[in-house]
Amino acid sequence: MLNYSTSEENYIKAIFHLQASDDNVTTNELANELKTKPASVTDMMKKLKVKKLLNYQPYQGFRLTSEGTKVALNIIRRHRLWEYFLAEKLKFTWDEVHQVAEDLEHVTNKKLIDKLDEFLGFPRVDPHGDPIPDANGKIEISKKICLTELPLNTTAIVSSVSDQSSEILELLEHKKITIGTKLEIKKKFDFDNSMEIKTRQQPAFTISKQLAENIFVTHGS
Amino acid sequence: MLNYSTSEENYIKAIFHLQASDDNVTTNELANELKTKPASVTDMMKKLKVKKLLNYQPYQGFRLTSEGTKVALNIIRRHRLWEYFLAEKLKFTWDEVHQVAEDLEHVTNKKLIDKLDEFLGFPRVDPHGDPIPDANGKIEISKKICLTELPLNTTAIVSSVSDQSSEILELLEHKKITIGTKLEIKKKFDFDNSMEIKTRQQPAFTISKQLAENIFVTHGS
DNA sequence: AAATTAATTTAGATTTGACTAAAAATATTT
DNA sequence: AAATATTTTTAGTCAAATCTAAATTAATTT
Repeated sequence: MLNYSTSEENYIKAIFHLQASDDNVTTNELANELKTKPASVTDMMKKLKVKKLLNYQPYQGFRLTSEGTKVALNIIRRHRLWEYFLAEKLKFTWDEVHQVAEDLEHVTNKKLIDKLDEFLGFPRVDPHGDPIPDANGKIEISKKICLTELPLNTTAIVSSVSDQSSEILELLEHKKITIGTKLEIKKKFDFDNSMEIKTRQQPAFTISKQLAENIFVTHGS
Repeated sequence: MLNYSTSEENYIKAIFHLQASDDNVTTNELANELKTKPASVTDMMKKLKVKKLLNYQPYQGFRLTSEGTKVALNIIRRHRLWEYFLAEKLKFTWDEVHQVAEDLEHVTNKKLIDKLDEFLGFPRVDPHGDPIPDANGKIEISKKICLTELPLNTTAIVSSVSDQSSEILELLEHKKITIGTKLEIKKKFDFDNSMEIKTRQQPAFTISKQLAENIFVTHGS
């Protein structure tokens, strides 16, 4: 994997995100996303095409090649690992981590990132609940994550409950947790593995390890 | 504190280090240090003078102003905190940390660095034994550090022994540790706070908490 | 399908940081 | 102190990444 400039990386990352919801990314769209001008985008698209990261014909929009996608996933891996580090270790709140990670992600040192990954315990989602690509660029697409695996200060949406007994449903109803409820992990207590969570509906409250183990979530919107 | 480009920061840092051993830093010296050309140095010196970071008269060499020194200490703080993080948390060896920290140091976010400092427990020396400036730019100039405060994979030079009893001297002689001995912390055992150290003279060996508490070091050359 | 509007690209300029080659200032010899 | 050598600065280029304004292509109206 070659090295790319910070500017190139920002373009690649933006295209990756845009092409997820859009079959062909356009010049204006990308200029708007990066708060730059369409002429600057065209210049960079020519450069990335020469480097074979981009399928691009003038006036036809663009998509990343498979090589471009690999590069993008690597940038996203760095970004999300730093976000996890900032939230879990440095106690940043989930709304602060993105901005700081925007800078840290451009330090391209494979050993650094792989050792960071190991230090963090190979986390699978970042503090926004988005999945973190592994060292090979593999990403779990919107996989269900157990609440116990969710890092601190992370938001997520409840997608399923493994135990369907009336006992657990009674408890969930009382806590006002249903499928689709957006929640955030506020605290984790090592003593009994209970955790404090916050939903939109009510003030923060504690749930037990047993309950957390049965709640599965996907990343928030 | 304003923000400076990566290039400006590298010049500032290099001047800071050179002017420690040299009353006036010269163009050639700096070009050599940064592996660049004298003409490039002159260009940058003009820029840094305009920004009031540098005392510079053509042909007369240069020194940082007090503002320039403040900026330099801030860069060094970032560099050494990252070095400590890399060695202590990510288990890089002390000879690997410098190169990686060269990139990380240019992420200029005060909150990030202050929270990192806190996370690391406000370390006072980096893995090379060099002192880390605090959030106000204060630096302990080559202060004596107790061996127990020295981070993992750090080299340092024994500068004093607090207990002067014949018992401790017997032990030190047996371990071949004297004032001036260069040593490196290889492992720390939480169980009894013993540690494994390495000197040039012999293979790694273990010393007790009691002994470590009585050995003081300064940073290695 | 011609005219109008919108999107994209091209052409040319700007800034930052680096370079080479030549000129100027300072140091060192003899 | 004059001549020579060294260091430093100036002048002019260059590449990356941005911009504005003009030209071109594509899309939409009537």
